[in-house]
Amino acid sequence: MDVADEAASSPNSETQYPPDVKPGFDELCPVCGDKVSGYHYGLLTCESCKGFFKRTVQNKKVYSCVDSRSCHIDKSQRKRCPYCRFQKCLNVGMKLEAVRQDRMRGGRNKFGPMYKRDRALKQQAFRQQQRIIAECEMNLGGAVGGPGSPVDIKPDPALLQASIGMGFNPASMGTGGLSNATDISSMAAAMAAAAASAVDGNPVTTSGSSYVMGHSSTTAGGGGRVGGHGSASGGNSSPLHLDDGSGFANQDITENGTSPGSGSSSTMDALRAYGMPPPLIQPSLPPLLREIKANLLDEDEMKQKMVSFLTDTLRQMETGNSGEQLLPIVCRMVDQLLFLMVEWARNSPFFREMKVEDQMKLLQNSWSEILILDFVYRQVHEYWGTELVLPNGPRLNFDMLDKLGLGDVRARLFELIKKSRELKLDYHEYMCLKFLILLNPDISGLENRLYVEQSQEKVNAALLEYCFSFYPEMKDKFGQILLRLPEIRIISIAMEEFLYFKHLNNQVPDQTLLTEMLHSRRK
DNA sequence: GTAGCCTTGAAG
DNA sequence: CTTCAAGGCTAC
Repeated sequence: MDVADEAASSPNSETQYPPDVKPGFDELCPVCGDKVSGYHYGLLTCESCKGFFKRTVQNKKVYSCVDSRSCHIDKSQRKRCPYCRFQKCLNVGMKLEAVRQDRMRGGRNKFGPMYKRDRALKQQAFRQQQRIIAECEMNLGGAVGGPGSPVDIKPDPALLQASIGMGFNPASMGTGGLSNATDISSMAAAMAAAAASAVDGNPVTTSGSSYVMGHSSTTAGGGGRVGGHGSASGGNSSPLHLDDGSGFANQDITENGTSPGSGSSSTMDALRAYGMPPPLIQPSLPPLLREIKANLLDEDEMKQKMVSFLTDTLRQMETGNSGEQLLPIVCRMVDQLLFLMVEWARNSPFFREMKVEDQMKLLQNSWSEILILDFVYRQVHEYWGTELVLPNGPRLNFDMLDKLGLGDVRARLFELIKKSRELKLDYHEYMCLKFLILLNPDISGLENRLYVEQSQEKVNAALLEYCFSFYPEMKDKFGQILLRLPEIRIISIAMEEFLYFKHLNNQVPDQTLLTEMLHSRRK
């Protein structure tokens, strides 16, 4: 009896931690968002998904989906579609091998050490968080700092700080920023538009410097409805908006008093990468960094804008639910992402110092890899949830790769995402990877190859320093991160080939930045 | 079929 | 010994 009692309560028993801080157990189930009860079949999940996964594998269940195999899975709807639920279980990394064929009870399996490592990392992040809070409190003389409190506790390499702001720029998607794909003329126009907005001395103006020569369509606002996530940060594009671009609100974590989206330092991002809630105290950033970061588009906003854009596009295309329209929609979305990428690059350190010819070469060489990396990073952190749900339109999610006939790429992508998730790829590392991909000195015909090379080396050094100082316990993290690059390359090449083939068959909307990019490499 | 609680047993 | 992730049981 007493043994049973203890066993039953042990998953939440506190032996080393104060109440409610056992690392990991305040996380949400990656499948349905319910409360996590422990490590099950490879990762932290809730009790019900554990049971569901076990039943499915043990009984060799074969489900089918009555919809389009992309049902949204959350706590209230997880029972509706076992097919999609099981797919999600696999997608987030639950391991079939962990279900025992002999049904033997008790004991430990080969994943034990993995769980232990994961727990150790979470503990480390937790301690780091405590240190930060203590430090903040000291610097503030005990007062709790609100946004903009003058505390600088960042040990980041200087270069890394400069590159923190290099996410997406709201100007590019602010009111009127989302142009119709059909209006797009060329990459040069995009570059020129981005350059013009930078020359203003106000590269992040919210007045909507359009990429489009001539005119821009003016409404990007309404219409977008995101399934499941009602967070609706509602177009907060004020220049004074100092919220960080975390997308943390996506996770709907509001328990234990943690304010979603609070905090804005790189350390905060590192903590978040571990699933740790950010500290309540918000350290302020150096002025330059704050200026850049204040104008970033966060992932939640990005998602909403993208949904708005796609909704408008769908309306214009007058399509219904038909799956045949998937490719053009995806292409238009990719096109928009490319414009954002140009804008991002154009305002970035190193890149913005280069001549336009070199800039174009670098982008033409790296666009597809950067798209893949962006996608992987979003999937790792589920910034867009697991899918974009469009009213009356197809659901855009991981499974769409299957529908498009990209099964092999899907498998590779899934592996890459899994690996990146295991690596706990965080925001700064992701940013560094973007630059390492962009600043490729090996492209032929670069006018200032040396500068590109030196820039890339600086990013490389910053990444190395970051990994060492932030993840001392993961000795090979730097190397492991770099090892993802060849795989990104392979996937991007396959994707480009696929799109080019579709383009030759007139299945890709013409006269777009995407088609220009597709052609550029073959010139 | 689901999901919360219970029992088991190797690893540490 | 304790831990905790497996499988089992059972009310719903």
